[in-house]
Amino acid sequence: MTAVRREDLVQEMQPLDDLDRTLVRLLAEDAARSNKTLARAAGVAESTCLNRIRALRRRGVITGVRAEIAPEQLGLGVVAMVFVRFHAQQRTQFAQWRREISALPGVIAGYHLSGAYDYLVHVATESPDALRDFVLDHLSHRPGVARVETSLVFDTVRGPGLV
Amino acid sequence: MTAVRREDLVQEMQPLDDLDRTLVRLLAEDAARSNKTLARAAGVAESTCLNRIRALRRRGVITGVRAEIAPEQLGLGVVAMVFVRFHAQQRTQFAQWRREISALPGVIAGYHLSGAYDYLVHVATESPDALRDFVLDHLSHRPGVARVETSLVFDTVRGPGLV
DNA sequence: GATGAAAGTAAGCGACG
DNA sequence: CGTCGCTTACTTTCATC
Repeated sequence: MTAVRREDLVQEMQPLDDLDRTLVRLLAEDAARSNKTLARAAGVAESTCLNRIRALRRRGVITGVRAEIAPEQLGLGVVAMVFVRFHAQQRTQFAQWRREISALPGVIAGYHLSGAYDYLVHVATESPDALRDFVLDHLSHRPGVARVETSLVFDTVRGPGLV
Repeated sequence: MTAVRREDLVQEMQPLDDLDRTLVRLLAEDAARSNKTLARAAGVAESTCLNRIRALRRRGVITGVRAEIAPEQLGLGVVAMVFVRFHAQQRTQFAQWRREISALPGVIAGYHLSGAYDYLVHVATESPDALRDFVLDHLSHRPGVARVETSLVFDTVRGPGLV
């Protein structure tokens, strides 16, 4: 069994025109604005705006719309990056790892990396104790894990970018 | 001059009740649904739903709504994590660093960390060449930077979590 | 493809239970 | 909090260019 990757599902990459790019940029900044407001900001008719956005979703350019939550306001005031080094890892094992990590409570994201560490887990917990438990219970003693290193996140800033 | 941090602006942390938590979870998954749909999913009246969501915004629990974009569909197919170690860094310098990093093109997020590296920059570029240029032009030769290490991101998965 | 106007829905608000 | 009723505003469709 092979993991289904996003690239396989997505249409061939038609280039985006200026309007597409404008809409993407506006929506990446603030997706709460109404279609009407958005259309005015982009200088097109509302119906055009709506059609473009639907197309962007269909083509897989816009993958979702999410509310951004402040973890500390949810009682998850301890945010960390956990670096993981694997023993030689096989593809099938990785697919399972990916699935399991993404389902763990408090996990914000997981990244498969090149370099000194193989995997990075971005996680939010309610306390240092809970962070320790998370690392020990869910990461350290997992088969295939050679080494784990935990860094606290003191401050987060988002770029102009995407995702 | 001191940087204004989000914590300073936010009200005292009133505990969230079950409804608040449900709404936060639903909106973190998909913030594109209408208030009406959301109210039905949460099992409350539309007016209640609307009031709660506004309160969550006011209290700083929901900090924004963003469209999630697939970087490779924007021509930014090379995603990386760049680890940065500082020379002894002063608070004022850090405030400036934070501001500058967050404005660089392609930057998805920046994280101030404890541990072996002081800072982590999550970035998307259009090619390996562009990544090299980004690192050399914007990070390596910046004053205060002692060492930079770059890891490619092979795969990203999002958790059930937040942000 | 884009447009503007018409028909269909939802949001927002106040008063009340 | 939930409901009702109402006004305003937005979304969505469709004929047309």
